[in-house]
Amino acid sequence: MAAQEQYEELARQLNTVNAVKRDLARALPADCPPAAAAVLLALARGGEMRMSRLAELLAVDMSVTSRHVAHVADRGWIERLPDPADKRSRLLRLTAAGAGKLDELSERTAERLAEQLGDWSDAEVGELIRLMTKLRASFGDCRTPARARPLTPGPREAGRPRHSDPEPPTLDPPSPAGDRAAGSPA
Amino acid sequence: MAAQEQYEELARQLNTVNAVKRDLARALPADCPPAAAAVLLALARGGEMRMSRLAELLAVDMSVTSRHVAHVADRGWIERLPDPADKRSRLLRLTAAGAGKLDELSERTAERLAEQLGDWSDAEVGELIRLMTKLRASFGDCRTPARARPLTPGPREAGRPRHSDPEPPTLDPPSPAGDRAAGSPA
DNA sequence: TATTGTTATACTCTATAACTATA
DNA sequence: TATAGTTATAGAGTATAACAATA
Repeated sequence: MAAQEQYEELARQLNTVNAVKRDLARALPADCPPAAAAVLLALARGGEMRMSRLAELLAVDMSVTSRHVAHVADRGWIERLPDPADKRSRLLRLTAAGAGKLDELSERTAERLAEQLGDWSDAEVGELIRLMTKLRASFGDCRTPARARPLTPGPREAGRPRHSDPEPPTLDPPSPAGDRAAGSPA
Repeated sequence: MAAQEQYEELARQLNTVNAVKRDLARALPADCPPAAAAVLLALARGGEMRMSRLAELLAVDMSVTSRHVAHVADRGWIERLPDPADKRSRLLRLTAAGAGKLDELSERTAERLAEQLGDWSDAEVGELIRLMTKLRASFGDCRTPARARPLTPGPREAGRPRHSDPEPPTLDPPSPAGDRAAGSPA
C-alpha cells in the first residue's frame, strides 16, 4: 500500500507523460492521427473483431471508436464485414493496405522511441510496459462510468455535478452484465 | 536496446493509459479540470515561479499554460505577482485557498488510486513513478518541436525511405537555464 | 530586435444523446 | 424491450499565429 504522496506523484506523472505521447504523434503522417494508428495496431494484434470489442481494447466509448474506424475504413486500411452471427454487428479486419500502413507507422514510432530511449535497457522498457499494462488492468474498464460502473464505491463528498453531467435523475443501471464482463484487455 | 516489438507495445500502452487519466479526472470537482489541478500541484511542489517555468514543468505550450493559469487565478487559487527582476514577467504563487483546494483534490485522487491500486506494493508504485519520470526525462523538453525540430511529419504517401531527412538539425539539449530560443521566424 | 505573456483560431480526442436496424 | 453501431453536438486540451508590453 502506497502513501498519499506517492499517489499524488503518480497522478502528476500520468499528466506529463502525455507530452511524450504528443511527441510521438507528431512523427505520424498527417492522414493518420494517433487514434487511427491505434485502431490499426489493435486489429493487427487482436485479429478480426467487433466494434464493441475494439472500443474495449482502445478504452474509449464506442461512438468514438466508430468515428476512428470510419476514418481508417475510408482510406481502405480496414474492412467492415457483416457478422454472420449477428446482423447488427460488423466484423473489422485489417486489409493488406492497412497492414502496410501500420508497418510504416510502427517503424516511425519505434524509430523515434529508439532515438530517445536508446540508452534504456531492454529490461527497463519491458518493466515500464508491464507496469503500465498492470495499471490499466487495475482500473478495469473505466470508460463510460455511468453505465459501466453504476456502483461507485467511493464516498464522493457532496454531490458535485461532473463536467457535462448536470444532474441525471435517470439512473439507468440496467445493463451491468452486458459486454464489459468479457475477456481481459491485451 | 529494446526490440521494435517492445516499442510498439510501449506506444500502445501510452495510448490506453489515458483512460486511467480520464477516470481520475472524473473524480475532480467540476470547477477544477485536471489541467487546473496540475497547475496547483506544480506550484505547490515547485514554489513561486514564472509562466515559462510552469509551462516547462507541465510540458505544454505557454499559451496553454496561460489559459489554465487564468482559470485558477480567477478562482483565487493562485496569485500573479509582478516580477521585480523583469516587468514582462509574472510570478505565480499558490494562495491559501489554492493550497486548500489542492488538498481536497489530492485527497480525492489518492482515494481513487488507493481504491484501484490497493493491492499494489509500495515498491511497484514507486517503480512505475520512477520509470514514467525517466520516460519524460528521456524525451527532454518535447514541446513545440515545430521550431526546435523542423522535420515535419508530412503525408509522404509514396514509399519514400524515411532515412532521408531525420537527423541533422535535431540538436536540442534541454538546457534548464535558457528556454530553447533558436527560432525560425515566419 | 528579442522575449514574456496574452488572446484568437483551429484541430484532435472524448462523451452524451438521439437515432436505426436488428435481436 | 434490449443491444450494436452511427451520427450530431458539446466540452476539454492542445498548438500556431498574431499581438502587447518590456528588455
